[in-house]
Amino acid sequence: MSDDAAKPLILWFRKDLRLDDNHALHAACRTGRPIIPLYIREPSSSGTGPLGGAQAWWLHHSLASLTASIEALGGTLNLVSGDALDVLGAVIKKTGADTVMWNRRYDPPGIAIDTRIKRELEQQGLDAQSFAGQLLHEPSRLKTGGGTPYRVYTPFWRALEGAGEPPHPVDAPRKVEFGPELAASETLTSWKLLPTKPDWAKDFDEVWTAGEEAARERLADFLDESLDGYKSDRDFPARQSTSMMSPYLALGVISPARIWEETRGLDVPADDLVHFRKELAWREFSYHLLFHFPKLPYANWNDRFDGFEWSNSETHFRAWTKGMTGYPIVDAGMRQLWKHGFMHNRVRMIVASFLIKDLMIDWRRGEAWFRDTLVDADPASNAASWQWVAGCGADAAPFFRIFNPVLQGEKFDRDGAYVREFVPELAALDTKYIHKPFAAPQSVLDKADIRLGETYPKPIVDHATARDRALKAYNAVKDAA
DNA sequence: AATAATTTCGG
DNA sequence: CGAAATTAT
Repeated sequence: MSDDAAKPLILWFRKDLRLDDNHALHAACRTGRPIIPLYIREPSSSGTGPLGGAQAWWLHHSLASLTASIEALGGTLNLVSGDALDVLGAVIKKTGADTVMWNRRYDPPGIAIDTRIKRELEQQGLDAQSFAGQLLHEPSRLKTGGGTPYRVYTPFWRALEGAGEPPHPVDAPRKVEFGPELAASETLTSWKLLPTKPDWAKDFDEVWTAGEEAARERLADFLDESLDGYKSDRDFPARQSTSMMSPYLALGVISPARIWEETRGLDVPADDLVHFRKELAWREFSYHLLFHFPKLPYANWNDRFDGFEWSNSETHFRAWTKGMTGYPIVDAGMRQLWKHGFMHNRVRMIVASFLIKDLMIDWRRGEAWFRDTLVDADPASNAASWQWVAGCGADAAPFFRIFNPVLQGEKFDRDGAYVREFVPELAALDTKYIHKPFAAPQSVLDKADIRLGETYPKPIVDHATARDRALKAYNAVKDAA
């Protein structure tokens, strides 16, 4: 027996901050060799992009939770910042490790980094092993009959259904043999991931608890209380009826295969179950698109939109970000985002439609704002969804599908509970006018102590006028080659 | 995962 | 004549 058997291996954590259903960890344990858990803080210049402010907060707490889980098993999560290849090289040199294991990531810059690392390590005679698990299926696996990537969601969903059940998750190991802590390990606080404006994220923890245990509890509560009726209830932002899994999925604190597994065999209407699974499939579709069209985060998927004349009104953009547009459902959504690092899905569509169609501001500015302020910021879902609303994406809503913020409010926030929660200056307004204070008689406004233009803004654009303007601008590009 | 305008339906 | 269905954007 050679002493190779005792050589440690590096388990490189990335967007898989979990012990459950972690195929790299599972494989590492099976080798019987000491494991060195490592998280590398890669510089944004490496191409992985700047870490959004809200997600930095979430990453801090998720890493703290993973550290605690690993410590409970007798190990340490080593934290090292720097270029990933340099860090891995240094750790290998220091520890004598000859193997690196990780779970694959699917954002194009991440893929490029990993491909290079794998090649370099193998050239040095080292072993680099990557595993699946961030998605239900590898993005290259599902193909149309013609062998091309899917461009339309429904056939993609059918293919996903027809691809057989996703792999069963593997449980977290009960025992792990760890290698020694690295001398180079840094402290989490030294990374300064928490926002420097302490008042910004102060309310995030009203809604978000980091870590695997919290994710599993939240999932269990959702499946127990909200899956029955999910298909219709999910559209009402004042109801607690969506799964809230996206922040956990974004950093891999829970795996999609685990979520899928937990939905098996439940006694709920098939419609509700399928609809929830279809939301997981939208995430898969987004990654499928990003994988096959790496420019998704910044280039119009449909390049006919390259000639679209966007507005560059900074005043309008700022009013949108602050939730001061004068349309209550839009403002409530933008303020929920600022307060909790999250926004209900229905409202995301409404505010995105408002930015793109009513303000005619480039979807990329909205995408960037969401990337910075969403705890669940995800390169695939965020980019694909903005392009979807803009009408320039794959299987997108046609551009002329323009949300009316008043009607959307009245339809999905009938009693105004959502608006009243996040736009407190309108809380006392008569329900009849809660989504259109600008149409309320003076006496009604007086009664609610609202002075339009002072305590709450007048609409920054007239929706009907803005709608016509957007349709005209669209007509100018729609017949272009 | 839409809305507004227009036409048809039912009384 | 208002509601529901259809159609254009």
